[in-house]
Amino acid sequence: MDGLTIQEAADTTGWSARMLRYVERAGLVSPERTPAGYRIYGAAELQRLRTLKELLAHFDVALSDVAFAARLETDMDLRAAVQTWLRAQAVRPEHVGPDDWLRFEQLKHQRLLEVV
Amino acid sequence: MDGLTIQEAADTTGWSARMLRYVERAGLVSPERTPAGYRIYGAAELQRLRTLKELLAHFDVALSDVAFAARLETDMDLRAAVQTWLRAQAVRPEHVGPDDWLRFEQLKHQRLLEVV
DNA sequence: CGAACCTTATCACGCTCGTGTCAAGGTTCA
DNA sequence: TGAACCTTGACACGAGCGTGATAAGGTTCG
Repeated sequence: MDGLTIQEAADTTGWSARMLRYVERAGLVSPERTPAGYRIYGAAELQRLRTLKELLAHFDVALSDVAFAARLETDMDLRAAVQTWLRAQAVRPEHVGPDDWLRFEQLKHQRLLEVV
Repeated sequence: MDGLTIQEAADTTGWSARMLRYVERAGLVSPERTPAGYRIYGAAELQRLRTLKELLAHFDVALSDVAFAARLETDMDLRAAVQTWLRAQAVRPEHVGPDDWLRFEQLKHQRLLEVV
């Protein structure tokens, strides 16, 4: 078989075996399994684990943040809603008319198409 | 003065006064202050609070998630890094060459330009 | 002035995150 | 066969989240 066991993967990536299971449960890196249920980490998974580690350390980000970003990536409705909310905030209040927010729904669906 | 005090804002938005201070500390809705330091919520803030409440409830999202999305919106470097990581995952492993991830840096800066 | 508000700071509480460790049991392989 | 791995599940624990309550003190306004 071509792949590392969880402990070997832990050793070469700097995560602990415990954390590899945790990362998997968070839905971020899910290795294949042998028929017996053993995790086998291939080159792709190992690389993802290393870059994930960099990402978290370099930007001081939480696993749940990355998981949420993944959700944003797939749930277009959520993505549009969040972005619309944020954009409305970014605008300076002075320039915002009292009914500008009424465009929420239009903006949302417009952005849903343009952003993908 | 044209604006509601924190308790009035709480009453009309469904948040508690306590939570309005908390939301502010999370950097999501920051009302102006009177010279004496009293928070004054204008129409814009009230609407943001209502839509934020909808957002959290409807999508079962945490305040910290929205805060992270805001960070993604402004920190382009973080945004590019996260998106690159996610994209690499989205690709089916079978089609991924062992050195595809080496394009990380190029992808990152390319996306940095294209995504804004 | 005094009631009714506002401010920040603090204690509390249950829940989740990130992490380790340990237990009970299955798998691999020399 | 037996040592060395793997699995899931659990207890633990400090830190932070979401939320309320309460205290000590300043502000507003009839």
